[in-house]
Amino acid sequence: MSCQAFPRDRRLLVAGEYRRVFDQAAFKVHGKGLLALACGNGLDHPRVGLVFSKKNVKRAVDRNRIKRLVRESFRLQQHRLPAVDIIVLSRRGVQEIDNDTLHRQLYGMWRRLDKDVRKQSGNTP
RNA sequence: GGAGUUGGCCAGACAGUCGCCGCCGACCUUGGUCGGGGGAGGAAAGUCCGGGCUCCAUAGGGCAGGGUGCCAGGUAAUGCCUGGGCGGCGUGAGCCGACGGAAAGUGCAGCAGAGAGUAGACCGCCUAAGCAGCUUCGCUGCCGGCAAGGGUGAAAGGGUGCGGUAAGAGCGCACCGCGCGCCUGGCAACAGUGCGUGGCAUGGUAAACCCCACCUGGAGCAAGACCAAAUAGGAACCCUUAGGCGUGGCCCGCGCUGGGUUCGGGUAGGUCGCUCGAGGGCCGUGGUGACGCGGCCCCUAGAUGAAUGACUGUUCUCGACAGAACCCGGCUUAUCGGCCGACUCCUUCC
RNA sequence: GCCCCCAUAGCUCAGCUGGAUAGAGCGUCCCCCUCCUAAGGGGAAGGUCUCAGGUUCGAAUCCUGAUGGGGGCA
Repeated sequence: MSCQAFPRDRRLLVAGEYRRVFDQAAFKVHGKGLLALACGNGLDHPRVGLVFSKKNVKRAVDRNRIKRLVRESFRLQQHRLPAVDIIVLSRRGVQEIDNDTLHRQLYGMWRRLDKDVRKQSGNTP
């Protein structure tokens, strides 16, 4: 089941890659407590990076929990995502949301992101 | 049976599927595939102490600064732990204690109060010798003596009793308390129906300055070492050899050798450090104990956008606080519950 | 990961070193002035001094611990 694996080439690894997505963010998807930025990467698969500051999410247990949820959701849904680099950011108050709600949020965010990317590539052939 | 004190341990379990990060073996040899095995805590937390390690000198001398503060022991070391002393709390098992010095010096104490540290006299108590007045056996005031009682205050300069006295007072005596010296016990802190002596002195505050004893160089893995890309080894001005730099406060010492400012130009990361250690378990042994010694066995996270998760099923007591980032020893704080040991008090029965 | 700093009225800050009254400005409320408002004048209310212990006769202040903010170090 290689389509559900999560190896290193599906992640953003160095600061330069993060900076590129922040500077050229073509797509923005908002969710409750979360925010995703994305731009095309020219590869044949999506990649994901996480930014959860200590300022927004106080306790280390909550930071780890949310990062695991995001990775797990990305791992299971990556086969229906376009080839883009995604950064998931946290907003204040994410630690109050329970796991089921976050899962549904992420599922909806991936679908909206996919739809936006399809629309843009259809407009500019 | 109830109430409590104290020491230690655990932190849901099992199975399957999909994933993540190291390790070992095999195969293809960049990197992957397969198999095996491992993968958060008692606090990983706060960063409050103590060390190891690394660099600055091999961390050296003095001053300043900081810390600790009954005694002895344990330890790599400590502000920790163990045992003991003293004081306090509790019927008790036990618990708590920044617990050296106020007789080296300086300072502080509002208001109240007569007086707040070389004590003092408001109300009082006493006296009628002297002086004065009057309503003249006397009374009152001045002078004089006193500090028992009242009152103020957080605190008023040993306590109780007897003697003593005009009234009183350690003024004297007895007992208690206190200081000093000796003796005895104890390594010591300290203790004593011990002996002698003093005579009521030496109020409080040191988490006020301070004194005494002991400890203490600074920084921290973003330490530090190596590899590698790029570049300029530039220009101007100023200061200077009794100088400047070497991180942190000063002086000495030691090491290095010009230094500072402005202009211009520029960055990309990787490897090691990185987990075998003051390590753990069991047994024996010394010690009241913390702990030490000896033997055998075990290897038990090492990431670098940062790993332990998700789903399903069964089951129970229905799961708290909470996530490693160089590593250890403590302290403190958070925490649903459960298990085991020792001990105390009350009640009842035999 | 490491190292610092702060918390006092609704807001911004004094007071803390060196212990004994909790204060200033802006804001709020009331009154005066004005035809009305602004400005001006007078007055008032408003404080667990972040919390919990301790030292002291007495703590915003000193000590210890906790909580919540802010900043710095590649």
